[in-house]
Amino acid sequence: MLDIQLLRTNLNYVIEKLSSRNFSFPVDRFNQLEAERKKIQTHTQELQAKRNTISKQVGLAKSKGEDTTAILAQVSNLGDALKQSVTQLEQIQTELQKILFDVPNLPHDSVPKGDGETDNQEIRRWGAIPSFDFEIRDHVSIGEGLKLLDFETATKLSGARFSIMKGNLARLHRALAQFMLDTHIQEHGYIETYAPYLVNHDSLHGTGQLPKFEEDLFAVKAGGNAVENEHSPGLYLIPTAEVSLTNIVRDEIVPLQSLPLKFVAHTPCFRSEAGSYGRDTRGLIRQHQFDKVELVHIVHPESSYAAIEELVGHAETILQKLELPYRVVALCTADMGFSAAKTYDIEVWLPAQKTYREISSCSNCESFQARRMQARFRNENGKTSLLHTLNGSGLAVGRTLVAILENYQNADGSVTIPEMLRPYMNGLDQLCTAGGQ
RNA sequence: GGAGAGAUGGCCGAGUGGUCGAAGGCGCUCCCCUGCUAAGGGAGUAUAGGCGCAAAACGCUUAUCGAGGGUUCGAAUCCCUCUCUCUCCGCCA
Repeated sequence: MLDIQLLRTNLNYVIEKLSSRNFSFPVDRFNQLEAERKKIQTHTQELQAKRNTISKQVGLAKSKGEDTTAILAQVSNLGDALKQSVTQLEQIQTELQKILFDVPNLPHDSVPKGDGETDNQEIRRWGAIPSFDFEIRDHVSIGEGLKLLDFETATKLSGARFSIMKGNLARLHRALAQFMLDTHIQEHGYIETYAPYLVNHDSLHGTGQLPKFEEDLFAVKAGGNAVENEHSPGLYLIPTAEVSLTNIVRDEIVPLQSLPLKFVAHTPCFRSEAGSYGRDTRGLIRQHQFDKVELVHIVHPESSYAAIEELVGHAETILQKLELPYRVVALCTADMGFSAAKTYDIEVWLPAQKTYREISSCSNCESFQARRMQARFRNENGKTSLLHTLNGSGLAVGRTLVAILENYQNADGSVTIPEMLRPYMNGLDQLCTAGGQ
């Protein structure tokens, strides 16, 4: 959420910034509502002030044992007028909030301007693209060939966009997550975190998934009944652990000395993938359920741009240790996610697609999420002030597995296991059919 | 699932219809005293808005005592609904 003060005092700046991400701010509607709000809020507060003074007089008179009918006569019709005014004000403020909640974050000045994916700016490349003297197979062909990857059965259980991994492939998948977690905990100073996979409406609102992107989520029922009813808000499966980890500081005032907070968690993620019909239908790239190791930083506003560089570095470390070629891309203004002020994507080389594919996305949300969450810290002067939040994948486990299968494939259909993962695989150095079980 | 008790400011805790945004304490900030240490004295210290001012300082004002609704001229206090926490019992990985 943007600062309402910024909209009031510097609307043109906001409009221009937003247009760079192809978002057109409803200026006229906003101005109209603001004008009404101003008028009605003032009116309401005048009525409230009047009521308060008179009520005090009543109390005073009664304590002296005086007659109060004369005073009470003054407020006889005030109640209705006030109620009406309050209702009106609430309607306007609800509408203003609706507008405000749907407005994405403003891009940072360092973000490349552009209209779409093609305008993203490559920052650096790492690793040599492997060459193969045999016909390259994609991860589906490799995994199914090894009889370790099974989409058909998963479809029977759950439908499209699910998968079953077995044997050493399932183990490799687990090894990857462990390896990532260990690296971030031991080498990068993160707090290992186990957090809920089901979260409430407020949490999703805090990080910006709601109200705008509900169709991307899975909501759950309890005992055959929808959890959500008029009194109890519903639960949703997390689309990313960013939601659980970032909301740890929702409605909190974090002591200055405990900043920065750095959380890491390995969780499943659930996405409905509405609107992506026909995209990446084959394989593990785009699933309704996938595992991710997520990194979250909660920082002092002054250090958030240093933090995003650090965060990207942490994610890159994983790829370097696994010796997977990748590139880092700065997303352009139009390609960034809703809550981000600046985003770097890390894209890993996939030989079968002959292209780099997103494997991590690291964003600085500045105070955008913190303002929604009321996540604050007590600053040097003892005043509360909004935190900055960042999140990034470190990394998407399923896609990392895809990258390993494809980049480490051998002519005989086997797959070499990267050195760093062998300790997690009981020393195993290859996935092959014979040893697959 | 059954029975009961709770939810108040950064923290603890008082407050059952009227100068209560809230006693007292802790913590914190500033000042004074004390030649260290310990202790003592004084003042200040919630948050989010609105309006005014070119702006800051500031002034006026509104809302907020778990959440939402209701009663009332007036609600932390009374009524209803919900959420959460704690204790006991049952069930359970």
